Amino acid sequence: MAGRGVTIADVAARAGVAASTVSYVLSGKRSISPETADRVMAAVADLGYHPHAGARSLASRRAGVVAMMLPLRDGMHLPVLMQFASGAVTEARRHDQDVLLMTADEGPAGLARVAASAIVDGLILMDVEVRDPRVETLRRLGLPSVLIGFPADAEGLTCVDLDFEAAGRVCARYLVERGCGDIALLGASEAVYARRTGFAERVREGFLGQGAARAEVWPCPDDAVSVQRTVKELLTSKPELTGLAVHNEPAVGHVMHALADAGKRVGEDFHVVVIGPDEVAERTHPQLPSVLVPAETLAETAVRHLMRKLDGLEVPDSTLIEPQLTLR
Amino acid sequence: MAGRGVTIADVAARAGVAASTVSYVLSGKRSISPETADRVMAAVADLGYHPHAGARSLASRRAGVVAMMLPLRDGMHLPVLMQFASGAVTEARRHDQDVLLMTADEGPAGLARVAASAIVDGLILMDVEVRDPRVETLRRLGLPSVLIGFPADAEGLTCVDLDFEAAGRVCARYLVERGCGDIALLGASEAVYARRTGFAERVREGFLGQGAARAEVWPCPDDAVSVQRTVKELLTSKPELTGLAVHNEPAVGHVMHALADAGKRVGEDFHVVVIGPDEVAERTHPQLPSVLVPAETLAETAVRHLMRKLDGLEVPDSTLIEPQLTLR
DNA sequence: TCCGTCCGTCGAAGCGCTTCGATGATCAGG
DNA sequence: CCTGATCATCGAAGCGCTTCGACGGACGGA
Repeated sequence: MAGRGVTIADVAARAGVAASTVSYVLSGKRSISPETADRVMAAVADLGYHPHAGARSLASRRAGVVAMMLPLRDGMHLPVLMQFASGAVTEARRHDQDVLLMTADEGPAGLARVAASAIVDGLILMDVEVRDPRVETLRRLGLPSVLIGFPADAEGLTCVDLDFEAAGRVCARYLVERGCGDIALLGASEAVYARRTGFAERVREGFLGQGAARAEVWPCPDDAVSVQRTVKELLTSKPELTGLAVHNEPAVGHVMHALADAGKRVGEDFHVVVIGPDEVAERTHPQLPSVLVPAETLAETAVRHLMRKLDGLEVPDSTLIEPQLTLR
Repeated sequence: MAGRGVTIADVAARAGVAASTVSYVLSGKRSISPETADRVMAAVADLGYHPHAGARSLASRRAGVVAMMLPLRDGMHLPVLMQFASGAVTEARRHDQDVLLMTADEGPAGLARVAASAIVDGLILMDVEVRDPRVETLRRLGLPSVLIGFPADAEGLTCVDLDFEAAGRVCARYLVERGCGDIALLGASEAVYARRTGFAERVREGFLGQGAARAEVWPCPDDAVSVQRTVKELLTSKPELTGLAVHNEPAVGHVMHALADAGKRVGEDFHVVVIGPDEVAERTHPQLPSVLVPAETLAETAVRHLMRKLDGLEVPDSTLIEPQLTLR
C-alpha cells in the first residue's frame, strides 16, 4: 500500500513474471494472457505502483506532460484564464497527462528550453497575439502545439478560438429581434483594441455586419466615472438608442446604474446583452442575457487537439467555437 | 543553435572532455579548472544544450518540478487564484524549477500518484480547509510540502497564510480612527462561513476584538438584490452606523450604490474599507481604502519555503503574512 | 630527491523503464 | 508425426544523466 520506491521489478517479482511483461501489461503493446495480466494488475494495486516518470520518459521518449503557457499581461481577464487553466488540467488528466504551467514572460527561450529538455511532449499557447514572437520559435522547434487565438500567419499551425465575429453578430441579432433600431456596442478600453486587433475587431465586424439596425461601436474604460460619462455621451449622441451590447466585463455593473440614472428601464424599453462570463450577467438586476467566452470548451478542445497530434492523428488547422447566447 | 537531441556526450565531444566533466561543470559539484569550464560552457551555448529532464531526474532523484494543487470549488475567487499561480511559477523559475498544475479534485490519490511517480519533488497545497482529507495523506507520504491555509491539526506541517485576524483588526482600527462609533463587517455569504471556518472566522474575531467601537458582523450574499436588502436592513437596525468593512469582493459595487441610495456620502459622513483585490477598491467612486489578499507574496513565500525544505534547510512551521492597508 | 597531498579529470556503474529480438510452447495443416 | 505459424513471455540492450572511485600530475615538506 505504501508506494515509496516501488519499481517495476518489485511488481514483476510479486507477480512472478519478467519486468518487460509488466510493462506490456501496463501499456497494452503486446498481447498478454488474461491470467498473467490479472496477476500483474493485482501486484500493481497491492504495491501501489506508479511508474517512475523520469525513467519512463527517458526510455519511451514520451514525458506524459504538456506545457501550458499563460499570458501575464495587465488587463488580462484573470477569471477566464483560471477557468481555462483548470479546464485544460481536467481534460489532460482524462488522457493521463499532466500539465506544466509556464508564463509568457519566459518567451521563446522558454519554449526552446522545454523542447530541448524533453520535459513536455507538446504545448498549448494561450492568448496568442496577431504578431507573436513565440510563433516563429514554435514553428522552428517543431514541437506539437495548439494555439488559442490566431496569429497573422497561422500557416501550418493548429489554432482554436471563440468565433468572435459570430459573437458580435449574435448580440446584434438579439437586440434587433427585440425591436431595437439603433444599437451600440460598448467595448473594452482603447488599449485592448490597440493590442489584440484580431480579437476585438472581429466582434466589432460581426456586430456592425448585422445590417438590420443602425449600429455603432464605442470603446470604453472600465472605472465607474468613465463608464458613467461614456454612457451619458452615448445616450446624448444617439437619443433613439434602445439596445446595447457590452463587451467589457468590469464595466457592466456601472453601465446598469448609468442606464437607471438616465431613466432607462432595462428589459422593458431598453435592452442590454453582455459578452462575458455568466457571473457578471447574473449578478445585475435584472439579470442580463449574455454570450460567454467558453473558456472550458476552448481548453478542452485545445487539449484534445494536442492529444491527437501527439498520437500522430490529423486535426483541423483552424477551429472556431460557436458562441452561445444565454437568455435570462 | 538547434537543440533537438543534443546530449551531454555531444557537448563533451565538442569541448574535448568527458561527459562527467560536463556534468560537474554544470552542477558545480566538483572543482573544475576555469579553462575547461569555459570550453564546456561555450560548447553548451553553441549546441543549445539542455539536459534531458527525464534522464536527470532518473539519475539524480530530483525532478526539478514542484506541483501546485489548486481548489476548483465554486465560489473560489478565481482572480486571486490566478495571481497565486502565476506568482508561484515566477518564483519557482527563479530557483530553476518548473510547476506542475493539479486540481484539488484529484484528491489524496493524486498526491499519491505524483509522489510515487517521482514526477515532482514537492508540492504546494492551496486553500487548505480546516478538515482537509489531503492532509493525512500528505503526512503519510512524507513528500516535502507547503500549505496555504491552516488545517485543524497542523502538527509537523509547513503552513503559510494571510493573517486574517490582523486584517479584521486593521479594518476596525481604520474605521475607529475615522471617528466611527458604530461599525459593521459585511462578510461573505453564509456558505463560505460554513465551509472554511478558519478563514472567515479569523477576520470576524479580529474585527470584533478591536474593542474601541460597537461592532457587528453580517454575512451577505453577492447578487445586487440581496446586497441592497442587506445594507438596508443593516442601516435600519443600526441607525448610528458610520463605518463599514466589506469582505465580499463582488458585492462592493452594489454596497456603494445602496449606500448612495440611502443618502450616505462615503468618504465624508460615512466610511468604507474593503478586504479584497486592488482592482475592486479602485473601480468604485470614490475609490476605497483596502486590505488586499497578497496572493503574490503568499505564493512567493510558499515557494521559497518549499525550496528550502528541498535543500534540507529549516523553515518555520507557521508563517502569517501581515495585511497591508492601502489608503486611497 | 622522494613521498604524501591535493587537484582536475576520466571511466564505469547504475537510476527504472521500454522495446527489440529470441525462445519455448501450442496448434493447425499436410 | 513433422513443419511452419502464432502466441505469450523473457532477457538484454539501451535511453541520457549523475556520481563514485580511481588515477596521473603538480606541488610542498622533509
